[in-house]
Amino acid sequence: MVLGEATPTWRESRREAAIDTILAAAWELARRDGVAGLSLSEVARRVGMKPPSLYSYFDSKAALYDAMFAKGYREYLSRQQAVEPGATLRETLGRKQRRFVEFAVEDPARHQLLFQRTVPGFVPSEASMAIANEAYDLLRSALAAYDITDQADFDLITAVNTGLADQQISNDPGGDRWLRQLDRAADMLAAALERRPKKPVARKGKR
Amino acid sequence: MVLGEATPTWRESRREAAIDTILAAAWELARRDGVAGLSLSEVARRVGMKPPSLYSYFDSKAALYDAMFAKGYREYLSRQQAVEPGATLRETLGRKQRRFVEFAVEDPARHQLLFQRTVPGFVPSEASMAIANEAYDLLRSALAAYDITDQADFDLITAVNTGLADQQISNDPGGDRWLRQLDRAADMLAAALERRPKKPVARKGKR
DNA sequence: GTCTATATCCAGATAGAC
DNA sequence: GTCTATCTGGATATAGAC
Repeated sequence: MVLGEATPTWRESRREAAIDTILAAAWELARRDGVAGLSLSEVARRVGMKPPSLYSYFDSKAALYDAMFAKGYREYLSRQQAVEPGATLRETLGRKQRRFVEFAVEDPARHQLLFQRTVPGFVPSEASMAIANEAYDLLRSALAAYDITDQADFDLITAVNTGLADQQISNDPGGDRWLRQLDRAADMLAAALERRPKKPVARKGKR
Repeated sequence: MVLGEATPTWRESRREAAIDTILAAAWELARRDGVAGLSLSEVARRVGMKPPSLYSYFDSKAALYDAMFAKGYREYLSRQQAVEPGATLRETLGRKQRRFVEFAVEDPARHQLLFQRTVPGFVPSEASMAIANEAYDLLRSALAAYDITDQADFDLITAVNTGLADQQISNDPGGDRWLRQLDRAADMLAAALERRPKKPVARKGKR
C-alpha cells in the first residue's frame, strides 16, 4: 500500500502484512546487531519462518536491504512533511534540522543505512533512490521560499545537519551533547546564508 | 616502535616488521571490502600465511581491529601535528578543519573505523583510546590560544568537521562538492565562535 | 507459500606436530 | 612461529516435495 494502487485482494493484503512483519523484524535485528550484521536466517527465525521461505518475499539479502531503505525513507519523508514552516528562514531551517537530528538519534541503525551508506555491498535501487530524492526536494522547496536555491547552500546545510547527527550518535550515544548545539548551529547557518550575496535579478536560462 | 622503548633485538624487529606487513594488508582489504567486511583468513592469505599463523600476532579479530585503529589514529595525530598554526582563529581553524576532511576523504575506510564506529562489535581498547584522546587534546590546545575552551564550542566545531567529511564521502565520493564548502564553513564557524560572549575573568577553582 | 534437505562456502578459532 | 588438521558454527541460496 504505497502509491495509488487498486484495492488489494485478500491474498495481496496477506502478503503485504507478511512483508511488513518481516521488515519490522529485520529492523529490530539491525538495531540490535548493526545493519551490517543482519542475517537473513535470523530474520526468518524471528518471524517464525524457515530461512528459505523468506525468498518468497525477497529475492536476496540485497532486496531486503533495499526494502528496509525504502521503508526508512518513507518514514523520514513523512516526518519532514509534518514540519510546519516557520516565519523566517532561521525558524524553518531550525525546525527541519532538529527533526533530522532527532530522527537520526532515535534510530542510529536506520540513520546508518539511510544516510551513511556503510553497508558492505549495498546500493539502493532506482525506485528507492526516488524516495530519497523526494525527501531532498522537500528541503529544497521549503528553503526556496527564502531564496535559498544554490547547491552550495544546500551542501553547507546538509553538512551541518549530518555532522550534528553523526557526532551525537558516535560520540555520545543516548546523551544530548550535540542536540544542545542545535539552536546555535541553526543561528550560525542562517547567519551564513543571509550573509551570502543574493543573486541578481532572475534571468532567463541557466546561471 | 611507539614510545620510548629499548633498542629492539633482531627477533623483535622481525616481529614488528611482520606486524606492519599484516596491518598494511588488513588496511588494503578494508579499503576494498569495507571495514566491516574484513576477513582474517583473507588477510593471512594476502601476506602469504595460513590463517592460524596470524594468531601469533593478534589474539583475535578484535585485536587486529584495535591495532588498525591505533595505527590510523597515529597517522591522524602526526598529520594534525604538522598543521602550522595560523595568525588568527579563523586561519588555524580553517587549516585544521581542512586537514581533517582531507584525511577522511583520502581513506574513507579509515575514517569509518576511526570516527564513525560502525564496525559490528568493535570497541577500542584503553590504550588505543589514549591515542585518540591525544589527537583531541591537540585541537583543544591549539584553540585554547584563542580563548576557545568551552565544550560546547568544540562540539560545534567537530560537528561541522565531521559533517563535511561524511557528506563528501557518502554523497560525492571522489568528488569535491563538500570540499568546496570548507572555506565558507570555516568563516561561518569562526564568526559564530567570536560572536560567543567571552567568559568573565578567570577565577580560581572550577566554575 | 512453506517446508525439508542440501549445496556451497566461508568465517573465527584451537590442538598439536614440526 | 608456522604449519596441517579440525572444530564449530554460521551464512546465502537452491531444489523439489507437499
